[in-house]
Amino acid sequence: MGRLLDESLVTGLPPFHGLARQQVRQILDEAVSQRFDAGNQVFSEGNPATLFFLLLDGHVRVQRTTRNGDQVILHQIPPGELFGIAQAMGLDAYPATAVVVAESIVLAWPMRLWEPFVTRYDGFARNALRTLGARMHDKNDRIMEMATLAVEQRISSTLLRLVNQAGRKTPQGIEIDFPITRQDLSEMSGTTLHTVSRTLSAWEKAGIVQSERKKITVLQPHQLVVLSQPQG
DNA sequence: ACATTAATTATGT
DNA sequence: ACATAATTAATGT
Repeated sequence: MGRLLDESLVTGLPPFHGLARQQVRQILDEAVSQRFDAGNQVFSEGNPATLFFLLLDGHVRVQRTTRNGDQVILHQIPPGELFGIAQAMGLDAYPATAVVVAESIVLAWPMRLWEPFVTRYDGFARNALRTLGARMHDKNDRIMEMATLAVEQRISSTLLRLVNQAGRKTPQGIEIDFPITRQDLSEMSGTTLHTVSRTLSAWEKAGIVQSERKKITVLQPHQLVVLSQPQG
């Protein structure tokens, strides 16, 4: 929980595009930075939304629990994005739980500052709207996929999204740079861990991916693109 | 075409 | 050793 945040940490990030240095300074002065280890929660479903957040580094996933106890992963937050912005959606409690999947650095602001920020800094408001819009678009895509695509296509689409959001190049291919289980993948693609396991095994034999426990490397992204296409 | 159940094996603290 | 992950086959809708 440190202070003294440098503006350079943040000026390149979407929520701060087009803001004057002075404004960035003012916003940062209100922020508290926090470090989370993997497995910890930033906030949890139903709790009063007292803070909103910006992910500086790491990976956070937003998930919700169904009444039978199943988890559904709603969203993966890449570095540089705002999250937990309940106020922007007219909520006073967090609608979901944010779990840190890889060690993360997070900036936090009191939620009471949301309105002032949005009214004072038009750039901030525009950028916040943009992220919400992009998120909605992504959701629409996923609903379409769930409704129309077969499982193998959904899994490949999900994996491709992860590659784009959290891919790290290695000598062999592109690795998802946070720990991810078959269970996680199944929760993101609306299927079971067994199907994911079988599918990944098949892809591994075909040389498309390579995986160890909690680790997936995509060797041939193009093949995944083909598989994500209907009748591929 | 996919889920569920269950049994088996591997892997990490 | 113990818990968590992953594989695999069999059975069910």
